[in-house]
Amino acid sequence: MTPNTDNADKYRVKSLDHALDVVEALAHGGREGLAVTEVATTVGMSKSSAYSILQTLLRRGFVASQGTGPTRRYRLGLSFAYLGDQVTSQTGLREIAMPYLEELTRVAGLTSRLAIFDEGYAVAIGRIDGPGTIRIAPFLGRRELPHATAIGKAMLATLDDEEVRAIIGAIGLPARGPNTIVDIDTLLHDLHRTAERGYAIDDEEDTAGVVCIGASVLDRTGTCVGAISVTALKHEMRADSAAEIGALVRRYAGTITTELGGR
Amino acid sequence: MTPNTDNADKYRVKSLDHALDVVEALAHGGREGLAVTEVATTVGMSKSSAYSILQTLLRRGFVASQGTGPTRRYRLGLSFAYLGDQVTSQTGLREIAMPYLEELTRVAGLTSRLAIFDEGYAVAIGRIDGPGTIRIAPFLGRRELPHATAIGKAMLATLDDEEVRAIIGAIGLPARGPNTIVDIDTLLHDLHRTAERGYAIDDEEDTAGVVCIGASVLDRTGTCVGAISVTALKHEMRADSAAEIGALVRRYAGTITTELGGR
DNA sequence: AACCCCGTTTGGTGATACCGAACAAGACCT
DNA sequence: AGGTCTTGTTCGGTATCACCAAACGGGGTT
Repeated sequence: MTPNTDNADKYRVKSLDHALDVVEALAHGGREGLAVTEVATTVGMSKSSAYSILQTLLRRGFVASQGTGPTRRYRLGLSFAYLGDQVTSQTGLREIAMPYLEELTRVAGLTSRLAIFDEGYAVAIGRIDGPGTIRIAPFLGRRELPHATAIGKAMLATLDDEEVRAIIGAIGLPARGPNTIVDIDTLLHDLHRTAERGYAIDDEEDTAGVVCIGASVLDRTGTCVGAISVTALKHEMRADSAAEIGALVRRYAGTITTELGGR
Repeated sequence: MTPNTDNADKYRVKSLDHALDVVEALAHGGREGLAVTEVATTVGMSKSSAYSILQTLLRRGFVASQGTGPTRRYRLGLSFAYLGDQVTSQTGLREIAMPYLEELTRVAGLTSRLAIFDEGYAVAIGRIDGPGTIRIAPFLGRRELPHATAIGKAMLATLDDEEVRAIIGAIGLPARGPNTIVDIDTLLHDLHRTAERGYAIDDEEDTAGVVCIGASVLDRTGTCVGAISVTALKHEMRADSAAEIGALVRRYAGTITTELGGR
């Protein structure tokens, strides 16, 4: 019996793949970390294998451990903080946009975010938390659905219909919140309105009770390189203030675009 | 001939170690990325090995590639942005401190940073860039010398002399800038003044032309959990304004400490 | 004091990570 | 345009090593 050598297994380094499983397990392990046995069971490998991987990562600073002996726990190390900072800086967009994002958060009084396009998905690479006590989805680097977020729709609105259809064809239109757009024609209509208006609105399309308003950022060639958005709780955002906030977000996106040499 | 099985090689997963070499090479590869051959030569392995590692990392989102064929280049992927955000959030300190750091940057008009202690070194986990056009050492997650930075000295000043001697014994007092303190007794004297004053001053001790002022943050048990600092160019900071800025930094550090239940 | 459960260590073996060499295809120069 | 060089990609063989199972030893709890 030839073991099913899937084509997907070509050029796959198995032990590295396992180590990445360990890393992702630790990422979800939270602040207090995971014990060796916990790591081994969650990723489905033997204790001793997990131990070797952890020791290797530990020596390189990719994981940190607290305690020793029977109470030892492992969590992700600060090397990831360094590498993550390198990645989000590498686009160059962040350095330019963040000061404006801070100003936007201060003026609007709302949490604002900066995202880029990554294979059809929206990925946040910067964020400024607002004064509100409630912190909403503060994740950087995680793929978010383009059709269900203001930041994603703002970017989609800069593309023509065919490109949008290609992206949605690959990703689909999965429902996320109460008002998620699940029909391609409705989405295209929404994107046309977004383009006219200059900003996108996510009205509980991703998360119940949360509304976002976003606008796209272009480079000197006129292509979209990212988008910014502000996030608010539904009851904080009345219908009339949506237009006000929208104009604000559109203006800051335009300023960043100008800095990049666009428009 | 038994190959020298160094004790350091115990519990070392060689292929994972090689993969980490690749990751670090890509981190220094900058925005434009590295080609397969470049990766192989910089880490000292064969082209095909590097290729397999890159493909494995690629499939998991840990590296991204642009182009294909003879012009293909690899750089770190957005998974690191996600994991780095997880790490810097995990301390819990950042969520509380960042809003105050933003306010400090706005009031002082200077870049400010938040750092924690990591095995004797100071490691920044948050940063707010000031309005100045010059961006100084914006790295997060990188180990910085405790005796040559305001943020490090602020944290050292909360320890007693014996603990400081232990840390410096392990790290040493390497010179970094024109005024780096290279003598343990001078350092201890500086730390005593820092403790009295409530803030630490780095006057071109790490980088020529750059001055920093920092203050420590304590938790409810009174132990130091981190520090904040502001950074300025030497010619921006006159002697009289140093005391003014120092009082400001000390006040914000105190506010964060209070939020944590300290003092 | 006996038990249990954890992290750590060890040894053996089957899988596999690594390398060298070959292939294909753009880029560059003449 | 043609030739050549370099690059990314593919392939096969072998010595290496990643993986597991089982044993060890020490805290904490009963």
